[in-house]
Amino acid sequence: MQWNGIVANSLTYPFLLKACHCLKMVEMIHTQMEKNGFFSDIFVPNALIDNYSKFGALGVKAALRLFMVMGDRDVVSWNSMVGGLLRVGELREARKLFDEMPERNIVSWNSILNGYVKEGKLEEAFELFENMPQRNIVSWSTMVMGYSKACDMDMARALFDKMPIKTLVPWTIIISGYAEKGFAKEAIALCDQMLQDGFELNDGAIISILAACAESGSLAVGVKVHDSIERHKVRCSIAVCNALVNMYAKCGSLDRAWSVFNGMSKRDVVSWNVMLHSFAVHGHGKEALHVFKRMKKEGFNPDRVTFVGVLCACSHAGLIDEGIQCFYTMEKDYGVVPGIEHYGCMIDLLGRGGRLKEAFMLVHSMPFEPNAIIWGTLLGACRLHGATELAEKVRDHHKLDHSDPGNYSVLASIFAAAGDWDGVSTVRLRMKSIGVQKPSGASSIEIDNEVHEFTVFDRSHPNFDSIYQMVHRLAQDLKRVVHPKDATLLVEAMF
DNA sequence: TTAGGGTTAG
Repeated sequence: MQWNGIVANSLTYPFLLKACHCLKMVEMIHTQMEKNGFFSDIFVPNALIDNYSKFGALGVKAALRLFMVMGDRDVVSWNSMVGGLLRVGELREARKLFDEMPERNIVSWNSILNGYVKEGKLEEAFELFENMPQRNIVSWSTMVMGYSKACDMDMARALFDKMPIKTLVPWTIIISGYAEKGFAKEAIALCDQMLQDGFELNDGAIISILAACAESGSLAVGVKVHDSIERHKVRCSIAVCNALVNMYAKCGSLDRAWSVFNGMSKRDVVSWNVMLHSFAVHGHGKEALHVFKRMKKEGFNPDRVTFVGVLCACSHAGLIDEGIQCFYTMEKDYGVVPGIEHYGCMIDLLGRGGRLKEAFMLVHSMPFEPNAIIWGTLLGACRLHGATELAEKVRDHHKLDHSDPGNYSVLASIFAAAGDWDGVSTVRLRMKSIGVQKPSGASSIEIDNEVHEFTVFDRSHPNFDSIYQMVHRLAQDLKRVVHPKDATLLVEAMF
């Protein structure tokens, strides 16, 4: 392999491999390496295993083939192979290989530990963690992460507090964990403590915490992080600004999102996509389309995500014809081939607009197998327009995801809205008989840095009585100001 | 070779 007269050697190959962006390139370099006999250095095949594994199941298969024929293997070869299997979710195969390893180092243990944690198998992970011959900061962080993702913040915190040494990463994990679950007070207190201990937020930490805030709507934590950035007069990277815009928009503060966006000296396509989508989901279709125009004017090429935003904007603003026009010209004008996500937007657009037959036809004519999201979108549109017959057609379709309880409850609500109580009980019985349970939907609101969550039949809130008195009063007021039929629907939706 | 990271259709 030669480039500008410079011949690659065993030292340059790992770098070349790292730069590969597809399986074919790795294969090409592999062939060259074999021709040139560079396999005498063990780090060459090790780098190959590692880089093959980046490319999905096929890549891992290729890595495994190479691993099997390798004469010499060191602990890194084994670790890379175990890591590759874990990357494609082959936990059992990875464990088998781990058990066969002639020697293991801390990386081997941490990799397999992470494998269990990623699969949510925390009991097995904890057992492994307790029996490890040695633990380091990565092992501890992995466990904190595992419990945090499993919403067991007490266990996550107990382990975090026990950690012999802490770095910025575990601090970020625990703060993000609290923020993601809406425990703003804990997240803020830990943020303060971390800064007091002399840790400074870096890009990674900021983005993680802001993403968690966006997830739960923890505006207070997001503002805290933003303040801390401004106090330290750190110049925000584009990624951090994008995360800020996203956080503010997801927390309902569109004006602050807009102000951060406008204050950015440099933007990338993600910045535009975030802003566009934020306007779209808040129902500001016209503003979203204006952002789209501006991004083109400033020389940015719209990508597939951009068009999800544009179509979503048209859908939420009732701009049906604009949406259709955009959908049918996006490939010709911008070279973006409509993917299933764009068809999803179109079905939503047509469905919300009451053009259910067209939506249905599109589902049948699109070049993709409809997935649960597509059917769900169609069902939602049927509910909106009380189209029971069409909804039944959707339900009978074999591709409807019967393991997704959400689809059943949408179907039940369609029947309920149409006054078909037999239909409702049939669906409910079916759910019971096949054992699907609908996870209860929750609403949350942040007051004084605390997120309060409410679910159906949940009476655990300390101010339950006064809250529901207020809800009843609102229901009465609604009945006075809107059409009785709409009021009944709204009040039903409230309970 | 191991732990955290921005946008994506209901």
